[in-house]
Amino acid sequence: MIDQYDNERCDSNCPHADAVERVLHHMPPEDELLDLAELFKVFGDTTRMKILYVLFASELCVCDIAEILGMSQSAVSHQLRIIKQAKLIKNRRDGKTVYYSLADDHVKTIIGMAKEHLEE
Amino acid sequence: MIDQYDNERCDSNCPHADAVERVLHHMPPEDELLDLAELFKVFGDTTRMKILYVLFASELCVCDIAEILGMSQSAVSHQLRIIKQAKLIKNRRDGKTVYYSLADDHVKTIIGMAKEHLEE
DNA sequence: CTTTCATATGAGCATCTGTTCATATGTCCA
DNA sequence: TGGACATATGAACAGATGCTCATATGAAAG
Repeated sequence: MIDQYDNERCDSNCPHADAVERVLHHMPPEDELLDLAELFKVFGDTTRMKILYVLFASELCVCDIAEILGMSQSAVSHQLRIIKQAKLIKNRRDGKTVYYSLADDHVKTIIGMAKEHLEE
Repeated sequence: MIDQYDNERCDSNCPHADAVERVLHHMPPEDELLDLAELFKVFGDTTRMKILYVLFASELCVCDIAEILGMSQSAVSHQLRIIKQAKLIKNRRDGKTVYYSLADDHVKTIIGMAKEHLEE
């Protein structure tokens, strides 16, 4: 990238100009990185992590989740919307009740990998 | 949990008291969930995601990373500290220069899983 | 020892984020 | 149709977060 930070960088003969060149030409497109960070952001909140975890066990309605987490219905609903936008959960309506469940197995897999990292 | 939100919950004869009970007794300890969310938070920022990505390719020093990302040395250094605290990267010092690299393969695995999810 | 360079860090600030509160939407039942 | 209930949503506010700027630390060279 261009020289906005020249004054802060190591000398122009940066010892690793070759490495820099190589990496620069193998970076994935910007929006792929944005999407990745956006997805991880969903996992990066305790409330949302708890919600995903309780859905490991079974499909649940909003008020069930609120009761389990000891949180307001509103707070839970707001977070469910964020998780759903990331396509990590799906829902179905049965009368007045809306049931949420995990969208697929990726959630468990991703969390499982993270757990492995923590266990070391 | 206890009845701080009684007024907001569905009726006391919540239709899924059994499911609530079951889930409540199979929740992992609070701090495990906190740690998980904390770890994902590290992945949940574009700058940090970029840093991890450039380290996929090779070990790099701080000023290299700053140049690749077009960011200030300070900003990069602050983020490196956060990533290091999560034990996702390690560093070694060679004279004045500090080289950063991925700590292990979990980073790649976790990001790979997330990418799979996005590709659907 | 002093200078120079690479990196680290603390304070301050602007932005983002998660919760609450009030209220809207949607469904069932009388 | 009106009331009760489950859920969704917008506004507002408090706390968290990422950057910048200034400066500190640590290491090599003279």
